[in-house]
Amino acid sequence: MTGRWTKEHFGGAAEPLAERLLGASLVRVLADGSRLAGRIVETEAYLGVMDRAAHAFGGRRTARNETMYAAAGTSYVYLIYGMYHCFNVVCGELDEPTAVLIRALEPVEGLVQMQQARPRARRQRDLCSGPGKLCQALRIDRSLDGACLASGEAIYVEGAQGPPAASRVVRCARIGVDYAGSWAARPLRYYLHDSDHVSKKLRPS
DNA sequence: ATGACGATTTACT
DNA sequence: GTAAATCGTCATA
Repeated sequence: MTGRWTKEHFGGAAEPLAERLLGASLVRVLADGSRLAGRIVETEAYLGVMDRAAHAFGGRRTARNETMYAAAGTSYVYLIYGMYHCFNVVCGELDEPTAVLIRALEPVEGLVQMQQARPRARRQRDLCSGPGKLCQALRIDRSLDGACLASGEAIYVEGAQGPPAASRVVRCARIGVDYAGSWAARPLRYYLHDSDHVSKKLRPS
């Protein structure tokens, strides 16, 4: 399936969306018309006001996280650690601040430009294997916060629309949310087991 | 007005 | 494994 995702595809809860996004392509079209794209291989669900790891925990609504309260299919981009950006897909109902963080891509189109945007990357697998990395590679920054993925031209999702086979999906705890108490352990991270482009593999125990 | 803090990445021991 | 880089945002005053 190669069609572009529309508004309906982004609706619903964060967890099924996080799983459904695996295998689909994130497409970024630059001002000069060039197309950068990657297959989504890793995501995380953020469940809103109840989720201690989420920016909207407890109903917090600020200038930074305002777009989390927007309609499903809106892009939520924020700056983290003063130097990287993270890209999320807003889902759920209007005023319900749930979202899916895109954590890793397998580069598919525009690899040369991705490499130029990430000169430190030594290999292909270093290009988009993390939320900050993929934003650098696809030139995603706060100017794309609030963009509509369903109808905008700058960034959108296309391709696979059903979830991958369950046997190919690993579900585990999210990364970098140790401050979130019991929510840190909840299995809200998803990745494709056979991908070489995820940010971190689950360590075998 | 000020201080503490990240949904991270990189380089280095 | 540990540490540094770097700054907009937000809670406190």
